[in-house]
This record gives sequence, structure tokens and C-alpha cells, in this order.
Amino acid sequence: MRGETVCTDCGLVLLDKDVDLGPDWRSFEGDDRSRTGAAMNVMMHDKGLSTELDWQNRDFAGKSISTANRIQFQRLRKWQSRARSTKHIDRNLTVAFSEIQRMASNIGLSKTVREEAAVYYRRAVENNLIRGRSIDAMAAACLYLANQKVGAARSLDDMVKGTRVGRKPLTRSYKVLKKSLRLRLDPVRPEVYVNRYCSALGLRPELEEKVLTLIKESRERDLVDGRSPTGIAAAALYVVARMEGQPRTQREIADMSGVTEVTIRNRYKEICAALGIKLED
DNA sequence: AAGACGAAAGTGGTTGA
DNA sequence: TCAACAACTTTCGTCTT
Repeated sequence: MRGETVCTDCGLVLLDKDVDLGPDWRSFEGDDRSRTGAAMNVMMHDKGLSTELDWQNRDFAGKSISTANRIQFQRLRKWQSRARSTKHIDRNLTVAFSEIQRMASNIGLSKTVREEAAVYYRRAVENNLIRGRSIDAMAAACLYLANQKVGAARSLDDMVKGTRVGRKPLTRSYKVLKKSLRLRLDPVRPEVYVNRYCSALGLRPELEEKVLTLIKESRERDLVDGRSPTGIAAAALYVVARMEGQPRTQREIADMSGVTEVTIRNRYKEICAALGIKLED
């Protein structure tokens, strides 16, 4: 992870204007470690390898060029930009990558996640998964996927909120993607939400540990698997917040997490019953 | 008035024949 | 492909503080 500071738990980008110190050791081919040209960047539709013609009408010495030559340059530029994007695939990638960028910054996802998503998208194109689906939906699905892979999960609701992609197309693309690329993902654990939820509610950081412990104990009592991870996290949070004298209302937690009060109640009742926790006021 | 509670009906997703 | 099923949501009336 380079070029920005990211919260390792929730993937929130804290600072992304970091300067890259030190050499870039990526080489183009073989063992040649020298640096040639710009570093390859997966987020550019052609991986940043094509030649650019200067936008301004100047020659290499910085002198303006004659009008006679200018026309020719114009033609060259036109031809070049066509050559670069002639293939619909490239055009597709260009659009998709800028969409990924946009969505990711909307939701606050790290560069690592964005790049991972870009890789997935490229593979999606290679496997002909885009045909018949919207670029937006697939881009969002890639982000969602990348996000889980990195372990800084956003719920489906978070994704829907942060993009203008609807729930149905998103999940459909997501499924296709997962199946075609044969990706094996671990089920999302409630733990990944704890950090984000706690800070969203402004709870003392120490409480985080207690929430994690409570979730762990709940898992041992078989209260976790098969339940929605957000629900578990929200309920555990509710219990701990009350026990530790920093109570939050069910509504507060529900609004913040996108889990209903009812579910929070059901989960927290179960947890308290199984672990013999008594909450007093 | 605010918060917690729980019943009942509805929704979308998974599973298994 | 369809039906059964569990988890979750929505809605709403009630109880408690």
C-alpha cells in the first residue's frame, strides 16, 4: 500500500496525497530493474504504456511549430487517439475505470481496493462478462468484491448507497463475476464492521476490544453463522455500549448500520441469554 | 415523549427435491 | 424449476421510564 494512508481495519482513506519516496522497482521485462518511463498503472486503460503527443503545439525545443506542420500534427493526434480507443474493449475499460475511481472515492475506499477492483474488471472483460450488462453495475460489483477480498468490508447497502447502481443489477453482476472467475470468498465476519461502527457512534476505542470479544463468545455459542454479520456487529455493539455506560439507542445504531431495530433486539436478546448477561439501567 | 418491546405479515435469498 | 424455509424487514400497538 503506497501513496496514501489507510485505516487497516475499515479501509477508510485518511490521507491520499502522500509522496512516494524511494525508487519504483518494477521493471518491464526480465531482470532489468532500471526504471524506464512512467510506472505501469493498472488504472489506465492501456496500462499507461502508449505514447502521448503534447497537447500544445510546440516542438521538442519548446518553440511553436509552423501552421503548415500544425495541421499535420492535428491529424496525427486525431489518428492517435482513435488508434488508442478504436477497440471497444479499451473504451469500455476507460469508462469503467473512471467509474471505479468515482465510486470508490464516494464510498471512501483505499487505492488498494480500487486497483484490485480494476484487475477484476479487466478479467471480467476478458471473460466476456460485460455483454448485456451495464458497465456501472459490473464496476460496482468489482469494487464490492475487491473490498471483501481485502477484508475491509462494506455491506451491500453501503455499496448501493455510494453508487448509482441499483441493488438488483449489482448483485446480479456480482454473482456472475464470482462464478465465472471461480472466486472462493470467505463469508464476511461481523468483526470487520466493528471498527467503523464504533467510530461512527463516537464510542471510546477501548470498547472495540470488548465488542470483538463478545462476538467471539457468541460465535462459540453458535449465534453467529448464518446470521447477517452487520446484525451481529450492531447487536454486540449495543450490548457493550450499555454495559460500559455509553449507551446508544437501538434507533441510533439501526440508522447508522442499516440493520433494523427488530433485528438488533433479536440478536442482542439471544446473545444475552446465551452468555448470561444482564443489562440494567 | 422517547425508547424498548414483540407480534404478525411481507420480502428476497438459499436449498433441496 | 419450484416449493419450503430461515433470516430479516416493515409496521404497528403496547409497555416502561
